[in-house]
Amino acid sequence: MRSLSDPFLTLHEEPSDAEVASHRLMLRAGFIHKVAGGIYTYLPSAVRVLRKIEAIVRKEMNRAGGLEILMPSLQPADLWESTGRWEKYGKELFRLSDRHERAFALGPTHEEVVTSLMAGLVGSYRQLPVLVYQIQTKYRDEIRPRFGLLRGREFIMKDAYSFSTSEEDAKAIYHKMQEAYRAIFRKLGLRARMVDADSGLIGGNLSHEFMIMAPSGEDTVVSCQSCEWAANIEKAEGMDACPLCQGSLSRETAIEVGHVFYLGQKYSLPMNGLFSDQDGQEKPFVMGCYGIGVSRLMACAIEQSHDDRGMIWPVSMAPFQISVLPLGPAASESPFVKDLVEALMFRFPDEVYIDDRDLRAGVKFGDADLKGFPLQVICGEKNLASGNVEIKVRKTGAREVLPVKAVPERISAILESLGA
RNA sequence: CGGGGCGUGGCGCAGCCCGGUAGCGCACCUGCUUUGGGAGCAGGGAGUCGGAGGUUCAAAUCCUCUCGCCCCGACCA
Repeated sequence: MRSLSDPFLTLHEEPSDAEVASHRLMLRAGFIHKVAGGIYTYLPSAVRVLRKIEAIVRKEMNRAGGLEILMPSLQPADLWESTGRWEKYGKELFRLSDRHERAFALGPTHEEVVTSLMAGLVGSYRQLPVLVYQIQTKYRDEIRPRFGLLRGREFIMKDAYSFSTSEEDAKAIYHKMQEAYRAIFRKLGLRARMVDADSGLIGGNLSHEFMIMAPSGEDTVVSCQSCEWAANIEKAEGMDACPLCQGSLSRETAIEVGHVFYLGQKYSLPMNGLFSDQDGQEKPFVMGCYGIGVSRLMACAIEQSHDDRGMIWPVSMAPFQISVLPLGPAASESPFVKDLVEALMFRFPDEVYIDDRDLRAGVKFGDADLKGFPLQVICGEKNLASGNVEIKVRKTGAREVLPVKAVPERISAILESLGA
């Protein structure tokens, strides 16, 4: 991608209403644009990050046996009435009506829709278990949207739902999802922690949250100093020692990015989600549901990885892995640079960003650091005169000068060492 | 929903108390000079002062209503 066709400018001044790093940096770097409170347009760089996160999530869901579907955001009220949540969900549910005054909700989650789907499609134990998932925009009329993408009223979520014939089978899937989540966060290059959690409005009696430790987090994790046990503060309320080993407890703020629930028959029972078992008996599905906040994850990555110059993307979700900075008018026209760019685009397809704007070096450096792509290939006129360019690693600040021809191979090695 | 604050060119703000022809920085456009860490000079374009009503010879400024946004408390990926 050439920056000449990139109309999304970076800002030199701090946005006045951004409280946390991810929000501030995304505004400054031209990742998002606010449309209304808690509602944003994702600009090209942000979309690229989202697509990368989604690709990793998809891969792990598919590996775990998940089948991707896509359910509607617009959901009829009677589905919600069938589980009592039309009343219980409260003001957080966006409600609207069609031209015939029929009531609808904008989906904040999809237990009702998916249970009704499976109730209609599945009749026999032979069809089970099933795991379906989707990646989709969700709507919640948050009491107080804030912190940019960390708490929006419209956000992107991966939600998965499992249907099993027994509690044992359902819990096996639940544990498989826990493992899939660990793999997802590891591949994204994020440090996440799994903690015991409350089930809240979704229901069920077994639930774990995946937390990204961050000072800007709105959640608090209580963890044992001596063993691995940790829980959401709501779950740990009243405890003064670790329930496993009696060790002492400490608290840290965190951001919730994933949540797995064992639902049991909470939805299948009221919604008649039944299958026939081996004996010909009709039984309700035993369910689980599993969410990951995709757009929130993008913000978390920044919360967890930035410095005073800007974002520092993990290779796995960087909008581009490589930015090329030709400095000065002669560099942009240099045959060395043209050949280099061609070679890089061949070797790293769709991962090369070229800042060929007619701007001073300092501006390009500043923007490159702000946007935080992992590697910068700096093409200055003096180095070019001797057939060299410089590679800078955003994360460490390490720089090296090397011959143009050696660049692709070297970049490959550095990306590898950065965990690509 | 309660408490606090703010709406003035794209962004950040001043002006409001004490009414009198809308200003600054950044960004943008043109030209010349510059060119490895956010350049200099000169010129230029751009604002229904959130909206409606009122007071007044005159309203960004005073009054009333309204909408939006942000921050602090009760929910969640």
